[in-house]
Amino acid sequence: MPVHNSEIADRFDRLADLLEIEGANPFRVRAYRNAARTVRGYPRSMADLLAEDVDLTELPDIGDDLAEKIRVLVASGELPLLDEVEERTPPALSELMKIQGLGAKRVKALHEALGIDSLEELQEAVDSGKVQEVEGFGEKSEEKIRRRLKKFSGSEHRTKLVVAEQIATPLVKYLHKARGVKDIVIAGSYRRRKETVGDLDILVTAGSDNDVMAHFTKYDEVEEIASQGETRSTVYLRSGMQVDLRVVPQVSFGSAQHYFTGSRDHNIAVRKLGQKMGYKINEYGVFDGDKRIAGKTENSVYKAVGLPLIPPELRENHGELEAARDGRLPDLVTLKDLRGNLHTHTDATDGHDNLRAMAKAAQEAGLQYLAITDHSKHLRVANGLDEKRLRKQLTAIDQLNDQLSGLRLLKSIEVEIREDGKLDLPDSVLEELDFTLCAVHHKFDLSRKKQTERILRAMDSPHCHILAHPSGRLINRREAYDIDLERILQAAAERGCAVELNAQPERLDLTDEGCRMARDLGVKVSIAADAHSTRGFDNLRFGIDQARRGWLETDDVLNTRSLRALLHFFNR
DNA sequence: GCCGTTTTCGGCCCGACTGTTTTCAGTCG
Repeated sequence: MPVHNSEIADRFDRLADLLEIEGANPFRVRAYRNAARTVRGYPRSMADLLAEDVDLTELPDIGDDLAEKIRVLVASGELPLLDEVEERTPPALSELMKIQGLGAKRVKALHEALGIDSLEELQEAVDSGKVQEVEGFGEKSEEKIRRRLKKFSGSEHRTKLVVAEQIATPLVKYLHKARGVKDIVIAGSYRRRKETVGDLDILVTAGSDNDVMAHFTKYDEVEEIASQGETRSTVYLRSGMQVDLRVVPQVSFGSAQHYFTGSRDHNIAVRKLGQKMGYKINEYGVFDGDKRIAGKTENSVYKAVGLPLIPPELRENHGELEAARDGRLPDLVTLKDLRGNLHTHTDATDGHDNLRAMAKAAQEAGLQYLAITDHSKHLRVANGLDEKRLRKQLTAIDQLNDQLSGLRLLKSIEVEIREDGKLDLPDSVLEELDFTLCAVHHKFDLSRKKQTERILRAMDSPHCHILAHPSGRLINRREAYDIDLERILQAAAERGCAVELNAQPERLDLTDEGCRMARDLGVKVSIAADAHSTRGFDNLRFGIDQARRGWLETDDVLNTRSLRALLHFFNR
């Protein structure tokens, strides 16, 4: 079993927690946390890097010591220092630190005063009112811990972007009604258009005579006010979403946007650039000594450090600063660049609307071509098409195409990739299509080797033009099946096969990193709505968000092509 | 424990808010 990056990162985080509780050098503790962040966010697995003899000390925040610890971890699954520390300090104390309001010092205090070593023991201590008797705690602390314990699930929950939008939109509308409000922007990972967000960071500019904070905390959906100050408040909504609201003067709007949009790593890198030039950069502006030299707009912040504006989607410190410096920032694809959609279902299988309705909706969405890709016969739950029913649909498409102007329907199918890698319909019928979309919908639990080979075999077919939702994951619901994506993308590049970025907000499959890998390998990406109803074309904007996070430009995206160029691509 | 146009030692972000204090430690982002 290969050790995943997330496991390495989790162990470093646990080690950091326990060392912090033990009162270790805070910078040493931070070093483990920084390393955990680097490893967790790294696009390639440490195991793969080691197999290729990559020097891990070239990664940020990884030095000789941690490189060696990673090497041992990957080779043996062991982190001896963690075992050693866990001998002295109860491992579950690191769990307690996940409860908001409890840090290392207070966990240690509870451990020493009451012998609390686990969540259960903490619960008992709260129930019997012992916590408030510990020095440094009081009634309010105990009550807060009680509330947090009730909601504590153990693991961090991240909300899908589409759901975050549904929560944020009415809140922003409500905030606009506060007195003195000028600008409102939702910053954080929401603005970077990450597929999931941990909380909402809302930034407001307002005049000095404003009632934004009071207005905010009176919002109907607020369940609990965690903190409330003049410039910053935090609440929990009924939905469970944490919302941080910050108010800054208009003169700081740009620097505050930059600061609160992040990512953290990106900000640190920008601040370092500023430092080298003798500036201090914080949420209030860019300062040369006491003098503010920039900060009203984000553009001015970047300009102060000699860079062009970097789009929020790229701000992960994954090379965007170097690209900006060298004038290599990608010209990111936008929604209006899309000319068609290459993944659509109708009521012939598991879609809700008929062919004609889907065509009309595509026209209304401004598309010039629309591929009909119902399921194939193997997918019985979706009433998949056999040859006979598919041929009937092809006839219907021909007839409708004769009546349509401004939109061309393309004949296709989302054909099942069987366990042995063969396609679920014979070549004789696939030949009649404009192109074929291939997908895995069953046997998700094959080994990495078998799953990868299964897909590679499917791609050997001359009829495999696009690989749909390459990993099969459903965000927060189903893990990706285990594949060697790099190998698959390399094979796609060799065969002139495209891959899909499925734009359903619960799939977003490829990931941002997958998009970037595809781009680097020269594989074209189809940003596809996978529309199951006339409303499904709205998915495309989430696909665009993800594609932009993956550095994709217009030319990297298959369905930005004219119909003619697209058909040429399929006739490779 | 990491890092370096301040390079092998000495820094390492810091401002906002809470709660328990009586001037501030702890936590968070």
